[in-house]
Amino acid sequence: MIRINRRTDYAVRVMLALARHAGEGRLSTQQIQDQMLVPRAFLQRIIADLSRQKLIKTYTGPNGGLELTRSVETFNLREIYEAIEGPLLISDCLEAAGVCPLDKGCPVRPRWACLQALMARELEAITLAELVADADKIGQFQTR
Amino acid sequence: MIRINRRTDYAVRVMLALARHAGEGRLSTQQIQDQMLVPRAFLQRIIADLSRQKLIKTYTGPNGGLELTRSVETFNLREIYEAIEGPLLISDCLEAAGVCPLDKGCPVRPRWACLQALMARELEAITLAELVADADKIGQFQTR
DNA sequence: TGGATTGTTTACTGATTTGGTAAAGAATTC
DNA sequence: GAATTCTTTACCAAATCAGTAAACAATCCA
Repeated sequence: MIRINRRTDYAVRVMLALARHAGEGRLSTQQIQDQMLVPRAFLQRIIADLSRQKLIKTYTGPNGGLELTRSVETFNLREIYEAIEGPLLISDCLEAAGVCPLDKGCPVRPRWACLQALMARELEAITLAELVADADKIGQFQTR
Repeated sequence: MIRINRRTDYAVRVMLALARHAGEGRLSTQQIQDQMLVPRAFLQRIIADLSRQKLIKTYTGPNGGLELTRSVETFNLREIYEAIEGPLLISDCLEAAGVCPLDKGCPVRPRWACLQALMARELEAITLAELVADADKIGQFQTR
């Protein structure tokens, strides 16, 4: 099935919350949980993934919390997607030569490859900065 | 995960086999199985789906078999995808209003909607006729 | 009519993914 | 050393995926 899973969706919300708070210090998991309506234990693991992939920097202890590792404009949806779900790969046939029994002779494979490239480009084109701008327009996700 | 599943991939192969045989009578499940390297019992169910969605017409009995219901140019990848996996829906948030707790206020949802529309357009743009042309070029899937 | 041939339907299985919970552990601050 | 915050691991139920098996129904032909 071609479906973006909920973990990725939540990850985008986390990044968005941090982006809207950029320059104003750290945000804790607790604060994000309240803002973004994501179950705590689940959220913790998503945050750990984002941290492991170096999209965010985390600090333990009182006054700990999270912050983005780079400026808001430099993040895009593809990066967030891949931090959670791994490399974008819309068909097993594209993984490596020899996986598909039809392999090189398959007329369908180049089409999947093309579609995948298109999606990758499209996801890359959507930056976190744009999402912040949209969110500001809508007026949701207000932190104060 | 954003991944086209194997059933859809097989369905495309079935349609391709039928397309290449168009105008030359029916093709049996057995023949397609041999050509396309798909396990029999699995293939039968995929064919039943294609039949149920009226992409192919089937006939029982000796000299039975399958054929396309329309001309080759009128089929596209989206149609085949949806016959097997149901309507294209890349995020649960797009399914219906109210599914997402953030709902209307979500800045991410319009982006998913846009991405989904793009994919739909792209899948529609690839016709079975084009795949046949590609297959002819490559020289694979020869039936004689 | 009855057997051979071909598609249809349904039930089942094991492996993997998904969405989520829980808790022990480690780092940091005060 | 206690409180706070992130990290890691183990676990769970439900859904999906890939595939198997077999009973069943329709059709053709002798």
